[in-house]
Amino acid sequence: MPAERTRSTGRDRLRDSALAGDLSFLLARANALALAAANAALATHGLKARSYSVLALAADDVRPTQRELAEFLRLDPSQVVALVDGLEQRHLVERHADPADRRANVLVATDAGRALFARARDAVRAVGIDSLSVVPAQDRARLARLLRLLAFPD
Amino acid sequence: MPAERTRSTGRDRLRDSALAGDLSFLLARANALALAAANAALATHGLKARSYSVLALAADDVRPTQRELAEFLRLDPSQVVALVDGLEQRHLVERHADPADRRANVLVATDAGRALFARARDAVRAVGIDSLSVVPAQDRARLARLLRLLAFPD
DNA sequence: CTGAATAATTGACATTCTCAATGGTTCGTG
DNA sequence: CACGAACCATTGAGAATGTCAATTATTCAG
Repeated sequence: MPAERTRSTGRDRLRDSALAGDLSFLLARANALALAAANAALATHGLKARSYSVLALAADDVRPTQRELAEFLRLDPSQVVALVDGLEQRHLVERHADPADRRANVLVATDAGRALFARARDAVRAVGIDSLSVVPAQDRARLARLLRLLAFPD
Repeated sequence: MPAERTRSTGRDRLRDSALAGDLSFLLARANALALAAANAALATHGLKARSYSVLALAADDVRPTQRELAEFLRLDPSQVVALVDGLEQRHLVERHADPADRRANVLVATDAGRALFARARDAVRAVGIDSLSVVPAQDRARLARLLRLLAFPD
């Protein structure tokens, strides 16, 4: 085996490329890794990152309308319909008529939904802490703050 | 119109939710915005973020194999086949037999590929600078460094 | 030399994305 | 109040992506 040679493995060549310095690329790759880890942790609870996010907002008493969910999660409204359908059929959330606007549905978690969310959240936290271990503790708050600027530019 | 009332619009309620503080969520949303902006900028060049990334690595003389591309871009190898097929049919890249391993294809950009990449890169840079304008200039290098830790944890 | 592992490819299938159209509701304006 | 424009949720269709198993050619370890 080559022991101490040119130090230019294919992996290093890729990581030293111009693309690897691109913020959008780093964002995409970091997201892909985080998403895979989250989905793996959520699988045992019958959830994915998407359904987990919806359940989280419902369980947090945010009372979002489907339209708000679509904008917040960057989904097409029709995808939110399917997502809520799935959660509602499992009796984890309910569509409540919005008293202020009868066109809109407000999403509310059931007791079962809150219970499942609590368990799922613990699982997600475990892998989240694990992934975050690579970034120094003192930088984590700053990273979150900077990411928030990109996630909510307005 | 409500002028100065409860200050609790649906948007604010969502942004103040626990989910909005989650790093994975911020990553997902920031990535969704960056991806949409990049795709919009690339559309006029007949590229998307995926094909742009492949072209970028080929044009940068990284000479990646398809297997390396799959790992780097977090794609299934079969998706890389389709991606490279598309670029090769447009004569932007070529599959070269890897002299060191005849199972592998090394990806090389054609002159046309390099020319198109140069134009596409200018377009994505323009929107990249625009998106980055929300994060203070002195924080940008730090953000990239922290994101790199998440994107390449090993 | 032989068998296990790997790179690329194909094909099948599931999931997700993107759009256009629809019914019911709200809102601004006359 | 009546009108039409805008908006919310929903459905459905078709494209794009993701996932996985099987195949061929090649490399590698023993």
